Amino acid sequence: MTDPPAAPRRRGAARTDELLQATLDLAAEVGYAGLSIEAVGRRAGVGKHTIYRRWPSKAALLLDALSRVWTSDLDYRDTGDVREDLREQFFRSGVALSSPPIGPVYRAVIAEAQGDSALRATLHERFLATVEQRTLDRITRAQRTGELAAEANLEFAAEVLCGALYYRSLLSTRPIDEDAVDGLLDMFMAAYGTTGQTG
Amino acid sequence: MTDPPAAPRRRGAARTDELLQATLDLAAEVGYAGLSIEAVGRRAGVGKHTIYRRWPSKAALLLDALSRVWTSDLDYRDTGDVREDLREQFFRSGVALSSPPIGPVYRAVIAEAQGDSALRATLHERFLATVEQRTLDRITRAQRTGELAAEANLEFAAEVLCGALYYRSLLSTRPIDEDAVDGLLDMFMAAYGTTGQTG
DNA sequence: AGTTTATCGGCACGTGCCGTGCCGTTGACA
DNA sequence: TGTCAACGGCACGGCACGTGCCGATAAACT
Repeated sequence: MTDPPAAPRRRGAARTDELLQATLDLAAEVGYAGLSIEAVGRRAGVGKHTIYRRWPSKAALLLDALSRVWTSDLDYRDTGDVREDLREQFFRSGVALSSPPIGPVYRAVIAEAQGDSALRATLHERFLATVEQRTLDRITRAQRTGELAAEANLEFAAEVLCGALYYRSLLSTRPIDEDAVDGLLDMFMAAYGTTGQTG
Repeated sequence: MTDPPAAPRRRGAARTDELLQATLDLAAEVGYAGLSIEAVGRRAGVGKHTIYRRWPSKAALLLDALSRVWTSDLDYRDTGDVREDLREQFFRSGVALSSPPIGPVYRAVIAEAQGDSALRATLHERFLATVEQRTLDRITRAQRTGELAAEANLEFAAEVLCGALYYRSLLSTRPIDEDAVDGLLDMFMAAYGTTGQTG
């Protein structure tokens, strides 16, 4: 009557990986509600210590889990048409932000961050500022190629673009659809675009 | 040895008012963390039932508390200079959103809303959409007076303006300072303003 | 090979909050 | 004065957080 060996009990980095994956799986299944450390532990068949040994808090775990799936979607294309590249990227971000597992995990981080200004700073550094920077990079290239006005201050433009996206997907209840993206890009191009304007 | 009568035990609407005020006071003192129904009850010297009899959930209480202090700051001025009116209003909103008691209560609602889509819808209806609408009203007037381009679709502009504001004050860690407001208004006026442009 | 040692899963604890039930009291209103 | 709903206080079960302790186990060292 030997018990089935089941999965061998892993340790170290392998376990860390499994835990991040379990967090994402759990988020996809049950959403933000029920996304607790205890639930992650139960799902991964793991004691809470195994989690707390790796991350000092629930927020830290969530941030790492988010990194795991978020970074791959960050890059803008560069087809030479800045409006089209932004458009494509905004849709991708919008879908990502409103689908599991990214949506629930992002929401969980935001909820957690409301009561913890240090976490809010980390969220901003690791995610929001990064996205803004990539946006700024892309539109700065467009400025150099003459697609956007040379004198424009694009730093705030990048923030406004990202802000509109996150506002709609995380605070509002409206989807990031064609109308929203086109409306946003209309405003952006009307402000800074060179095509069809004097000059 | 008669006990001091202290405050007479009030009932009904008077108590409701006291409870909302206690919620705001507590938020101002301890911030979002510690803003629990039990804490509100303790502070107001009230049993939890007295709260739950009035509001079905913590979120409902927070929304009502927020209404109590938020609505007064909603109105835009109309001096005839749309940029200046927006500027003044954005500063006021920025200060309100980052000061007690509005800041902590708003954060609490947002945190709560991340796990409750019905609450998110209510938050949007009662607050975000209202602010967007007043913004839209103001810039629509500006469109009629010729300050803004007649063909502009201002609905998305209103959302983008508000989105930038809320993004910065609630998700980002940066303050709503002169640079931010001016950068935002530069973009807005460059897109839709008529002054200094052809036509 | 055997021995050590850190990591592991499991369990229990104390704290805090949620939302509900009960109970004796109190204030408003008839 | 009497009635009755609203009240404050208390306790409960449930859940999650973060920590402490246990014996088991896998990896590293000898």
